[in-house]
Amino acid sequence: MPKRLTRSFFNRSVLEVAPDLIGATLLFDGVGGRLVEVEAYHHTEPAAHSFRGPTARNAVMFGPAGYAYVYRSYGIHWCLNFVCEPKGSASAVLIRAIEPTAGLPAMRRRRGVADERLLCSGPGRLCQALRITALHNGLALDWPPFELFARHDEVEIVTGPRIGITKAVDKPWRYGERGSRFLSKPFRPEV
DNA sequence: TGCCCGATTAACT
DNA sequence: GTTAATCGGGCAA
Repeated sequence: MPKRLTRSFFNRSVLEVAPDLIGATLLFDGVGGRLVEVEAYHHTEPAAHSFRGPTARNAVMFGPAGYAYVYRSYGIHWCLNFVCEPKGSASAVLIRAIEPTAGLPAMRRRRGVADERLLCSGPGRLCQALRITALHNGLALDWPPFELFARHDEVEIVTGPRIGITKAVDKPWRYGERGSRFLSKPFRPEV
């Protein structure tokens, strides 16, 4: 039986939690799969929503670790984050891509596409496939409808610059599973 | 109040 | 390769 991730798992540096999430399993109402791509956001750098202090939108980031922070992106999409570090650090991991393993018919119905590589490969796409919205902002990650299980196999992790940001672009805080077909974008091959 | 722009996606050329 | 869709946060005035 796979090991469930507890809140203490998230109560560490966001730079430790992010790579440990690669290969873990995320289910939401029984729909989901294997995490293959995440990004770390730390409150001390300007790319993080929490950089300028607490607001109504980012309040969950300033709470304890182990909760979901969901926000609207570009006025259209939803993005899912896991809050990390001791309360007040306001750091989180953005979930960017999942390899679908459970509930594929529901995902196809919600996304309107058949190709399984297009179901959850991107932060907005996976929220649409799992039907995650602002209603779920602030929910605990160790309690239904969320279910999280630690990886039980070895994974090769690659890192690179984060996607879609204009500030702190030098930080290589994007993590992915090497060779996965389900990444939102390829990682630049290492030299 | 008004303006700019974003942790994106899909549909274009 | 480019661009529209769409809306709330953040900041200037």
